Amino acid sequence: MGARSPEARYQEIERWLRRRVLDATPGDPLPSESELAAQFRVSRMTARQAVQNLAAEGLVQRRRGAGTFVAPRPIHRHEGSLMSFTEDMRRRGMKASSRLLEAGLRPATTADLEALRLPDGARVVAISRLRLADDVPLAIEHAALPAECAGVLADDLETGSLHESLVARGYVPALSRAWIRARIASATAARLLEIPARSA
Amino acid sequence: MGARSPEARYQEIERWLRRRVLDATPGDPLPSESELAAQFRVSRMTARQAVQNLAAEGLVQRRRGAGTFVAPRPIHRHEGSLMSFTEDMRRRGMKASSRLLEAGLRPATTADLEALRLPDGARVVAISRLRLADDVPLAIEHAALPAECAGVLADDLETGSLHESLVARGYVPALSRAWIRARIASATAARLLEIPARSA
DNA sequence: TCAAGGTAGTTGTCTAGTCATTTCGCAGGA
DNA sequence: TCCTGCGAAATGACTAGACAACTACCTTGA
Repeated sequence: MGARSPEARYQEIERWLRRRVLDATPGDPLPSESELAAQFRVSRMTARQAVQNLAAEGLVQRRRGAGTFVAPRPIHRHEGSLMSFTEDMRRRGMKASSRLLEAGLRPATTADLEALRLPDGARVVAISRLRLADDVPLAIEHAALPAECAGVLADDLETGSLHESLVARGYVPALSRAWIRARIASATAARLLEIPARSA
Repeated sequence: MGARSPEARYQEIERWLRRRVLDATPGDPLPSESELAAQFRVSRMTARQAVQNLAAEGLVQRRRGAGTFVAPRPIHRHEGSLMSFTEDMRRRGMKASSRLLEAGLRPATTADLEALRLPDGARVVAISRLRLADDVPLAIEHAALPAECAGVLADDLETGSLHESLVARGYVPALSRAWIRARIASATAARLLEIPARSA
């Protein structure tokens, strides 16, 4: 069977495991591939793919002959650390994605000029992306970068990372040189509200 | 067949592909899974594993229906598709930090209203932070959230994560998804998803 | 000339197994 | 008590298929 549904079976298992990992403590055993296969009514190879993906991420540890276990110190490193939307969602067992809304050049606003220390009349690369968690729009990101960074437009911002694009193109100084200033305006939208608590 | 030899078949194919990638230029096509399977006399699933491993490393790019190609930047390999600013900086041995510039309420712009699907006249929580790498300003982030999220202002955004603050306050619960879906479904004009189409 | 449609090729997902290798608990004996 | 060997269970590797979804290309028709 192909990918007839928006989510593949192994991805479903993956998400289920992710949630389990979150509620577990490092070292805890996870269901074996066979158990997962039986539980989700799939073949072992399909269940295996889910576990392997998590292992590749470092969330779980696989020990041949023994089993699969929650990886030691799953995370937790905030010292002034800002987790990315994607990372955050992923750890919550949700599928994070982003959709490119707009990308192009526009004149810089006065705020842009000041923040980026650009000369009057400069233009900026404007990029807008919609962030989704489990295909539900959760946030909108607007980014404005100096026109010198226009090269990032050629990259695949649908699925890739803006930071990565910048770094790959050498716009982030390896040494403290400030010739790169990116102004990234990020409008994070969180759909809150306390609707009736309904169990997931 | 099990791993009777020190090297598995898929690892052999992986090495062969690695060499090819090194001698190729970004964008070059690589043999298809079927070709690899025939060449190495293995099943397609085995050849596939080799290619997938390289794709996970970022060495090659896979495009459904098209083929597998040498990744744009063989030098710079990532494992995660989306790296956070902090993570990216840390890999470069730089210290990532952020400084709170501004936080308060302001009227939502029309863009905010549309993106977040807020009623006219709504206000948003605006948060501006400066991101630094080794104390060198690299980016400015402006976040706009619905006014209901105002509680996050009380948190220490200087050192903490915005996402974490939101989550801690229950603003990004899985529970809200149903509500969001309903809201989207009712908005028939929510066709902004098709608008963007921009190719590399 | 240009657009629509078909088609071959490629990746994505999945099945239902097999065999190899490793780990670990447990029974049984010294 | 110790420890040795056996076997169950788990992961690792692999097969030989299948269908689905997508892309690039080419043909056909207006």
